[in-house]
Amino acid sequence: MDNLLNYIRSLTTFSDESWELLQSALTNKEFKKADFLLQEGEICNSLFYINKGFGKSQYEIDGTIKNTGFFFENEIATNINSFGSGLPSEYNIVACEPMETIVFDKNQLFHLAKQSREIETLGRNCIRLFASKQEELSKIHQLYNTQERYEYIEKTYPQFLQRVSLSQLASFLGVTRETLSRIRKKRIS
Amino acid sequence: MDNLLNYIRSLTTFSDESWELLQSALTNKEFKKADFLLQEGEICNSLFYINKGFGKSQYEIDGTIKNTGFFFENEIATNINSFGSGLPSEYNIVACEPMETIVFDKNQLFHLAKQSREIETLGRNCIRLFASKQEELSKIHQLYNTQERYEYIEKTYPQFLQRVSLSQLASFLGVTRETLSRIRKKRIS
DNA sequence: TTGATTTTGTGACAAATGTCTCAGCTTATT
DNA sequence: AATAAGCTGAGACATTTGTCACAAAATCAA
Repeated sequence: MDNLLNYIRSLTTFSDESWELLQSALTNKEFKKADFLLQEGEICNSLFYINKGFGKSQYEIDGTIKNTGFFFENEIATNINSFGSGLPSEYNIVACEPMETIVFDKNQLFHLAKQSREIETLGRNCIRLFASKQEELSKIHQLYNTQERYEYIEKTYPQFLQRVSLSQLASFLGVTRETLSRIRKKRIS
Repeated sequence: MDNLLNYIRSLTTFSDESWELLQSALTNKEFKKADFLLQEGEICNSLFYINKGFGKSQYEIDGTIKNTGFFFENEIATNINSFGSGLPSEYNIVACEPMETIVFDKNQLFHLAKQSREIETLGRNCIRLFASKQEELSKIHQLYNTQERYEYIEKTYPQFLQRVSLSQLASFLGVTRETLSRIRKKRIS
């Protein structure tokens, strides 16, 4: 749990009392590789703080899977749209490795937010982090070509290259695996 | 101001008292075409509710301008990253037409949020809307090719095609204006 | 209106990417 | 170890997109 408390305190001031209070909204949950944290069609009622392992969000369109995001240790995975609006999720969140997570229950969290301003502020900051991340993602697509996108990821999120397979990364970058393979080849020589 | 109140109440429950309280954070501001609502390097301390006209966000890289978003009537324009983090903006927000806006002052807003839970909730919902919009933007780049992106915009945001020029739209879609021109030609025949 | 500026459409060609295919290499499972 | 399954690298070819050039159309300012 210490990781989570550090994470929270990197976002906002958070008293020991708030931390105590927050416990009632938290449960530990483990996932095996390829397990679903969230399935398409479900309503997202959780935030998943990741203690170990990593996962990805993926759309399934006409049988083919497209990865739209990866979530690593010390980050929160969720479908912010579904979580906020109560509408069904359009995509899956899947464990790429065995994962250990701490689950925030939405109803409990909203209940606590009414009692504790620090918890409400925490929620707002989590959402803002998500908004920033999404903005960054759309930015790299609008501003950069494929090679520049790859270099941006290489520089900004080196763990992507270490932990994510070529095929998965290609899907994330919005190109075929062959194209990504060519880019790598070009950069070696 | 009625437009704004309706907008707010479409997001969250908002009492007349909260509305009264909110007034102290609001000012009217007009922009001429090509005026900056926010300039690169500035810290964003405002939310701009748009009563009339529309604007765009644009990065300037090596002298060329790339549009990353458009903001129309009854929406809020801001740099959510800079607004939330206090870091300088990496891009401009520019008026594409003469604009009439209602400006939320950040400091006043934060001050009021401490007094009124409804105002704090409003802020959280605004951020969530932004996160959703950004998620949608990155989604259409990762899932769709150029023609599909164009068709998605055509279907989902028809006012884009009516009000935004081809060159601006091409930049937004992440292709050259020639490519967008070809797609339009293909679709007519 | 006139003239200047910007925007758009188009063609030719080059470059990038997608599609299809196959072979070699890991990894997982038994 | 043996097998199966998935992942990667590579080539050939088709398609898409970018780049450059120029003309037509639309917009703007005097």
